[in-house]
Amino acid sequence: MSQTPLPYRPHNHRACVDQALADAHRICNDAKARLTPTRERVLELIWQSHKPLGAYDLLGALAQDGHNAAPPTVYRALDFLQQHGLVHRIASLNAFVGCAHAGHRHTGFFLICRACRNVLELSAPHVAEAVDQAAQDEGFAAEDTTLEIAGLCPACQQEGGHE
Amino acid sequence: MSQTPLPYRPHNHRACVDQALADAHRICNDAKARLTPTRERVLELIWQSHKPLGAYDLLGALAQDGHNAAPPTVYRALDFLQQHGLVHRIASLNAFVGCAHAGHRHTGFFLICRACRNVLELSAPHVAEAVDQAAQDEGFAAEDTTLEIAGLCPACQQEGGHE
DNA sequence: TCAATGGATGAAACATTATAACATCGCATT
DNA sequence: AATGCGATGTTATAATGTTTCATCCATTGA
Repeated sequence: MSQTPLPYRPHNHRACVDQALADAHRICNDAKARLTPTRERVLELIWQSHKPLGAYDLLGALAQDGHNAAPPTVYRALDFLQQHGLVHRIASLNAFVGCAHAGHRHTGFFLICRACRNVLELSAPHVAEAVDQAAQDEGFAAEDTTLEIAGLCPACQQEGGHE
Repeated sequence: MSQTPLPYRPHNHRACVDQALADAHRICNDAKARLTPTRERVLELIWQSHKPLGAYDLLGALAQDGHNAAPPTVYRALDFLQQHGLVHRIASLNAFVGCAHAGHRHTGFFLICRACRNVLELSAPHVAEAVDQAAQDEGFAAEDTTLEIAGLCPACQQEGGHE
């Protein structure tokens, strides 16, 4: 059984993209939602790396495709992809990243390297539990959790040591 | 010993403001930092309620004071207040809220009611521990944690039940 | 086949949030 | 008074996100 590839470590990234696109097709098909060319292209662009992309980065990339899109085009595609759990928005960066666990019910939990900017998405159920419990203790009905940790990934910690 | 007032429940809010301003004076004094009139006024405005305020809300409020300030004025005051742990930025709202535990080392952890928009800041050390542990398990050096839970506060859950 | 429907996209304008760059002020120390 | 320096003023602009209305196009049902 293969391990989840770590963003900051060399891996066959083509496989990440292929997997993401295949998942997207399956998920949209199951949900009777339309993964149109624009939506698929935006998803593919997001998956070009494990670094979050801003909406205007995507807009620029579409422009390079020859697709002269306006902001709503990108935001609409992103809304769709988020609704179907294919991408996540990183609130602390105003940027978007591919969902590493598409199709699984989960609360996104992100480790964001401030040096290389790669993002690792964890599932960490016990963290989710601790958070939910803390909310419940206050009588609060949690609906949506934003959990983003900025810091240094293992690779960039070593880099830092050589400075 | 008095309890921490809950944002969504009636309380003598004047006391919250007074406490926040007194803490701010003490903290800035200890740090040899200058709590100038603009900075103090921004802090006071933020504490007018437990609802986060946007930078441009603050700008408008300053304008009503007769202070014709430009955006950098507000952002600079907010930067200062954040650096001294007197306010927090809520990334998911692009807005700012007074710090409920000024002077104590802590990781902000916010319960945000989507109905009344009040925000309760928790300390929840065991959550912070679970998060740090999860990061460490990945070899990640956590520096800054953003943890924001959107949902319904106890008061607004009851409201909702009557709909 | 054809019109109706409704989701998806195009396009223009605008709203909101945040920063850059440079000038000036005012106070504390000399 | 001269200097140094943090704080503020001012103008412009960048970056991010939304509203609105028109148009397209695939499917459906007559």
